[in-house]
Amino acid sequence: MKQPECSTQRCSTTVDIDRLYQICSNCAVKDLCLPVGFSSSEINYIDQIVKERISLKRKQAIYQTGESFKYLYAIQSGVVKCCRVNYHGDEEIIGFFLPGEIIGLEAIHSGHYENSAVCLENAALCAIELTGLLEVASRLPGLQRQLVNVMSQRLAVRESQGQQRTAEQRVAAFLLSLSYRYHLRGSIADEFILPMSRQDIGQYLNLATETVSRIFTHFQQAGLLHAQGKKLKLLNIKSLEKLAL
Amino acid sequence: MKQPECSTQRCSTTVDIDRLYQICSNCAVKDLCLPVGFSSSEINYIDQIVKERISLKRKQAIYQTGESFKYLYAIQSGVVKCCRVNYHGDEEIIGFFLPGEIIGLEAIHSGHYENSAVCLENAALCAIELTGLLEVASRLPGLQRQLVNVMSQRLAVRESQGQQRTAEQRVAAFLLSLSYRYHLRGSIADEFILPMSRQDIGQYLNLATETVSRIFTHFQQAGLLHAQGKKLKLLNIKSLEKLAL
DNA sequence: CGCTAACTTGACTTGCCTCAACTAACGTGG
DNA sequence: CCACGTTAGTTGAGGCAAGTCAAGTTAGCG
Repeated sequence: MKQPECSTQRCSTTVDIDRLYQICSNCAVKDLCLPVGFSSSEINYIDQIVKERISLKRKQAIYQTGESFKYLYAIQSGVVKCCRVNYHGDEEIIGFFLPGEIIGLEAIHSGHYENSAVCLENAALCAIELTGLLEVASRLPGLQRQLVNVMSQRLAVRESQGQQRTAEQRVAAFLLSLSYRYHLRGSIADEFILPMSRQDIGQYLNLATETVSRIFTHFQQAGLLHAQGKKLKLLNIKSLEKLAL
Repeated sequence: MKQPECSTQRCSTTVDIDRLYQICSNCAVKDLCLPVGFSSSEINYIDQIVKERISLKRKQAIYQTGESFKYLYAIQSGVVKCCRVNYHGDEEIIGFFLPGEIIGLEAIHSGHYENSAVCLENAALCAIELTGLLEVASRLPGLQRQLVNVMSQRLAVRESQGQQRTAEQRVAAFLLSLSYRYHLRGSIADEFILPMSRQDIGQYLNLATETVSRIFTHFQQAGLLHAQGKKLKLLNIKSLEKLAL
């Protein structure tokens, strides 16, 4: 099961500051992120916890395993994969994160990032300083509550994922989860581009790449989806949901 | 894989209020729970977020899947298992929780407990009202931070557990985790009573009961541990650690 | 346009599950 | 406190889902 280490490049530059330095109130995913349900004056207040907004290219790293914790990152656009290389030299994928989601939460308690975060597409990110966030949160009950909600939901998702069943169930659940999350972000739920490779999916779901591939073909033969490379169309979500249970 | 539903009894009575109504500052696990590193006056303040302290017997339920979220519970003594019955009627075990740990965190965002919590031993619990906790937290930065730390750590543990490898690795890691957590609570690290059944362990680790049993015998033959029923003695923690990697 | 990386497909192997039988431990009532 | 019934744990035999190895195909990038 030896895999090559994540091929990542350290981010070095901040690009296109002018265009990127948009405030939270203009952000496409503000209702999925921290500033959910606030008045515009409150949002401007929340806006101040964003230390900087950065732009990264595909394959660039946001942070690396073991690095000391500096910021939480809210994803404005693009897809991020969080991964680590384990004792045996295999890459383990912790998760894939979409716009509006926050990464780095697991580093808060230890002060070190427990995994690396890499952009799967060109991405825009908001660097959030924890101390500032907590300070503002203690003044804005709604923000404190939203932070706790975000962490609670992430925990709930993880806990429900614990019980992995067959390979088909895992792949079906994975595709549906992606579909649902794209849908929440205003994209079409049943037709999208997979931002990650089959190998990534396998490493995330604890399956061999070949198994993922076989299950794609199998689902396609069963008329559940149409996959060509990374282009994916879900043809029968109801059946996929039954399969995922 | 059909299993009987959790055999639980709903808790009805609050027993021995007088003896149990001890304040946080006297609690054996205050340094593992929320009131970590506070002055005694601050602890008394924190104490007020505990709505009530309850005592439950073995097999009694604290809350059930789907019930609306009322309290977080901090475990004062005893071991609690969190579980749910899935679509197929099988019991899934989400986790086992020791004194000083907090359960119900995953229910915050949805307002409903996502699993049931059952005492594996007679237990004492502190019911914490979330609104009160958040209010006090917004005044005491240290408490706010500790809440976030607890959730962050739980998330980190879950995320690192995602990558399950062989059955032996999972069982070894499980035993070491228990051992370490008992150690943190002042118990002997290498000799303890397993509070849960082989079936529970299997359901938690996604293994058949028989597999768990076989691995116990195998570890015993290899001189790594001595197990007699629920009595367990770890004889070679170093080797177990290597096995768990 | 060519080279490399990603993906697919097939054949074989294996770790864990299932089924089944047996033994030990527990707890409850006589 | 012992007898008995019930539940928990152990051990063995056989099967299957998913992994591994290998070869071939497609897609994507420079």
